[in-house]
Amino acid sequence: MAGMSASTPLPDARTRLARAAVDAFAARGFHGTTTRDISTTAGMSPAALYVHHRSKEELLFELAHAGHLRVLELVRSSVARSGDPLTQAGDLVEDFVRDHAVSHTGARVINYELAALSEEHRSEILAVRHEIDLVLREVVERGVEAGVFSTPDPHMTSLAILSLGIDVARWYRDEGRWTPDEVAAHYRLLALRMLGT
Amino acid sequence: MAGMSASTPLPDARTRLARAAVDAFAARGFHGTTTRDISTTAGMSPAALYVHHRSKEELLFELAHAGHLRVLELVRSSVARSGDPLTQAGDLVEDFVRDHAVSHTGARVINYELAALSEEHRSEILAVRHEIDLVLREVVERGVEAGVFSTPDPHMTSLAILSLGIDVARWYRDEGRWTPDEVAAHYRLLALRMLGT
DNA sequence: CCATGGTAAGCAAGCGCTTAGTCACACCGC
DNA sequence: GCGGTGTGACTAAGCGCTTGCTTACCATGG
Repeated sequence: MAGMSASTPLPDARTRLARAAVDAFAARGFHGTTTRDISTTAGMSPAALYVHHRSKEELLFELAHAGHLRVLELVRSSVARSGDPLTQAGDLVEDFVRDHAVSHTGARVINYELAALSEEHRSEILAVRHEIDLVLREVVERGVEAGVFSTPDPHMTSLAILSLGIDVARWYRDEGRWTPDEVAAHYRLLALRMLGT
Repeated sequence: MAGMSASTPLPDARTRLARAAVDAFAARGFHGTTTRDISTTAGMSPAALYVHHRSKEELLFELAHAGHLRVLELVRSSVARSGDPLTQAGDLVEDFVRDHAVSHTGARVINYELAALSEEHRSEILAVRHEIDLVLREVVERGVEAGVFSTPDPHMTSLAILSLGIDVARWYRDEGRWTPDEVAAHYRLLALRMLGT
């Protein structure tokens, strides 16, 4: 039970910086956020950011990289729960969409702020993103071969399905009309219809 | 024929500023773009921007407002070409998606840079956007009533269809795998499937 | 002769990041 | 147990530069 206490303890400095950075980047964008914004929201002096990160850009990269790896693990675990493509695709969409609704703040950062990264950092992120794409695409292609899905272009259809999920991060609001579970369930239906089931 | 010449004439200053601003805002975001970026790309001194626009923020607003009104007219003309909901929805999606692929640079600005606007300007844009939403939603609802569409939540489904089209602006690239017409045609099919046809 | 559209120069504020130093604390030989 | 010492987290101060925008001025066509 080390590190635990009754009420929520103050998170350590790195975590506070990361949380402040995600919120600020999501609300005002990378270039609209100052290092002073981040550090003072985290309860520290401006220089403290540089104790933990080499630069503002590298802080964004670390957030985006960790976020993408988390999503990759999420979708891999979604398809690992079943053997048939219909359940796999449905579960993947449901998990992916729910996550983008619940974590819409973080998802905005990792999807809409990539242009601020250096060439090398951006391509490292895009490599992870390509892996995510492949997970769904292989499920769709196996479903088409098995005759449970029917689509004239499996590649574009799987891209569109993930695209649909990503855009949830743009429009979803916590105080909005639907819960994450409601959006996820409806999007599962929409995706399976797109796949011709 | 006033103002025309054989080869492309140098556009007037306002147009050059607008074009430079769209390209810069799309590539680096509002806060990542400097007024010097815009004005020197347009072939003018930094101060020239303020001859034509009151501020950088107002320049963004004018671009976003004009862009949204253009899309509103586009979707209204799409549904005006037919009487039956199936053709109306299909035409709307096809036109909307083609436009977001062709004009992906402008579409990125008007969809992803709204957070940089003032409260008043942003809400003025959101009002136009609401009108765009309503055009599709009414087509979908009429289709459901007529029995040609079947969806448990017409509201969320029409939102998802527009969302799908907007996200095209994020991932579409000119040198990519598909032409705007190919994406538009495939997305028409996907949208109609989402509507249960 | 003046409205229109442009420029050169620059101001005040804010930017990312660095430097030099403080402080709490783990670890050490004794 | 104890002073000495090294180490990592953090801050106060500020540097050099860039930012959005203004001011004062100039050219030119109607």
